[in-house]
Amino acid sequence: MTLLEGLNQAQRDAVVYNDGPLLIFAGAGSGKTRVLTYKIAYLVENKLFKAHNILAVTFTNKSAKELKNRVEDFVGPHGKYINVGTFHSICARILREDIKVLGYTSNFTIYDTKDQVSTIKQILKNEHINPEKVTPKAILNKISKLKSDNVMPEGFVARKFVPVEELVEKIYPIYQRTLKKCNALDFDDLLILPVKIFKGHPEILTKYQERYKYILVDEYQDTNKTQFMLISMLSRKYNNICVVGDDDQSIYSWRGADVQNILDFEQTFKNSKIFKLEQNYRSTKKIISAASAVVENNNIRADKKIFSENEDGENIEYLDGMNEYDEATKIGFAIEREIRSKKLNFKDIAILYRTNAQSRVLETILNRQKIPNAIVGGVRFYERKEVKDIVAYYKFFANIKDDESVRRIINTPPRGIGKRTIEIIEEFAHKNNLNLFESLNDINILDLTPRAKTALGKFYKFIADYQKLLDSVSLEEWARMMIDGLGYFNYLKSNDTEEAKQRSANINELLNAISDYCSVSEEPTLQGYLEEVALVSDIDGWQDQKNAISLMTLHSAKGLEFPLVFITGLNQGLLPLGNAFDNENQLNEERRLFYVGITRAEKKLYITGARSRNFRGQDSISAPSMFLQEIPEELIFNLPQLRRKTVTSSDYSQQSNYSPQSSFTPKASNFGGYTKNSYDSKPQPIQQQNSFKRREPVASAPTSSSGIPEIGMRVNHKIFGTGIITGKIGFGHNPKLTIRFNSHGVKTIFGKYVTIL
DNA sequence: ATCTGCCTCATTTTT
DNA sequence: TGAGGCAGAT
Repeated sequence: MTLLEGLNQAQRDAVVYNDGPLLIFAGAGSGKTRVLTYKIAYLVENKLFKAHNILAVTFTNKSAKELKNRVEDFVGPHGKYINVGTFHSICARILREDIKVLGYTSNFTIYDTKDQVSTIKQILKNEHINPEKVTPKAILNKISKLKSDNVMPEGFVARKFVPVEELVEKIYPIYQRTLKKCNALDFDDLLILPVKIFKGHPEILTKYQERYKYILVDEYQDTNKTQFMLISMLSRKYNNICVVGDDDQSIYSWRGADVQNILDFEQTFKNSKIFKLEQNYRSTKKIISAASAVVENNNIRADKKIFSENEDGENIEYLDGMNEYDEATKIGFAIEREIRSKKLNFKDIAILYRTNAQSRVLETILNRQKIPNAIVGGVRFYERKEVKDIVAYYKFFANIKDDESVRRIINTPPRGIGKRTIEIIEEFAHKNNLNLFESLNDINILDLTPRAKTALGKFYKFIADYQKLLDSVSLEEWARMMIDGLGYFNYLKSNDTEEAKQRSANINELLNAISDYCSVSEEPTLQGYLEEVALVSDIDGWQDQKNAISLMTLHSAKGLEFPLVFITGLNQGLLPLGNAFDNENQLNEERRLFYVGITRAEKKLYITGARSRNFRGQDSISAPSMFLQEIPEELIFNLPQLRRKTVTSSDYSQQSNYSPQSSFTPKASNFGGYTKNSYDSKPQPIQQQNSFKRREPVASAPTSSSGIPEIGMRVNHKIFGTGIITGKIGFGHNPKLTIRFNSHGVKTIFGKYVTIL
């Protein structure tokens, strides 16, 4: 049968097996997407299932689209009837159809993280709670964690004397009620509410079980408990479920993903079968050996091993930067060398990093070296202030109960509705359990200034007018007319800066996006557009046709491949991040992240680090990443060496440990373990004045010698922090100063010891 | 009501 | 470093 040609034995077995639940362990680069595609095609071609009865859950919208296209290539146009999407988008679809049984309406709004934080803050205000130690963000994280474990407010009991939990116990129910009052759902609700519906309404569950008779789940290692419940409920009737994943690539436990889902698959789904795809077709032997050696340092793993029959390939190469600018510069040079010698295109190259913040330096240096580059993600388009403003209007028009959007738009652009006025409305609404916009009907009974009332009346009328207009013109036209009606462009132009121009351009780009949506969608609605906006991922917008180097986080890189890959920031505290080395689970996840990075590379891998990094405005010594030691010595050039034996906490963190040593043992397992202590202390601030020119010609870093201190100036002292000069004796650069420090009182200090701010 | 500047504080990854 | 919050000026 032609369909099975071009598959190896293991892949073929996995495609053909259809007698109950199956788990496919698909190692990195083992042809996973291929198997998924063939499997769906096989089911449809052999008339085992109708296309519209197949549900495939992918991790990103981008991979959903790809999968759909590939299936269509195989089985023809009716392939487009398979249901493909991310967990979140599929759940949104289910909820639009059936959420009314929970008392929401189908035009619900999806709240993003900022909306959530702002909701929490408002609740704290309303409840007169002023947490000292706990941030709204921390409360939110805990709530989100509970939701991904399918714990509803009534099911949570705080541990005594755990401040966050005690607060969450109080706030979680209110938060949930508040969202419902606003007819709003957060990301976790999208997953948890369908489960709630299925539990309470068997007839609805049956409907979906009949609709989705065969279920496939990609990236199964990154599912959380709620997602697990969802698919196990849906598949319970027909028991046709196929999950694909790789526990070694589980990198989302911080948002509730539970590797146990994949490790326990056999126990959970009775009579299931497991297949393993272990041959890697993507990378050279050396890259695969290095990746395996690294990940084998993790203790809890499913039993499997990937191998490559490709060429040996080149050694991995380490680039050693003095600081992050030097690191980036060396990457730039390496790129030029590689492109010259191997006839690569820019788009064959990716630079990966742990945190988005690292992209700035890389971008700066690459631009300076005239190497075309494109950052994936980062400050997202839809998170820019001006875009959020306009989208908030759109969201509000789609759902006037959306109080968060009202808070954002009510005085943007400024229309004379001030803080006090909003407070009064807020209190009134809270007392009477009304939505904010709803309470504007009662402005006359509120104790407001006439000016405020007029302003509110105008706002109300604006909304009513454009609400009406929405029914009579196309979405595309309306979107622009609404912005014009607001005078938003004029508001931006009121300060004629480069920034304002950029913001205007962003609004135009937003309008373009809406036009695109309208032309692609069969039945364009404001709601439909907003849903798309809410659920886009960073990688979805990635243009692989553009000939530029891709810069992205290790997380975003999952599922992609490039001939040449740079993994940057191989330093303790960055990769592994923070204090992850304190905690075995976290450390394992950081290691998997590194593993994911390594296995993106087809032909050649560079890993890079820096001896010093700027962290929050301070230059700090940066120790080499412990992961470097886990790559076998014979596979890597220019490995920075740690001094072995009796490394104490202090000499580890305060000195550079790159002194070459020949008696180096490559395996971390031989290392006697990286004890907590050897990596313990945070990087210490150091003085870095002469070594490497950090910034471009502009000016050398301002030090005390660059200006003469005067009374009234703000200064910084290494120990006492910031303060203001209140007295001065002497002249020139080094007078005797009296300084009032913010937190250390008044001191007398010589000028050379402080920096003018 | 609005704007400006100063102060404080900080985990990161994303749907 | 840079975002967000707040006090004080306009």
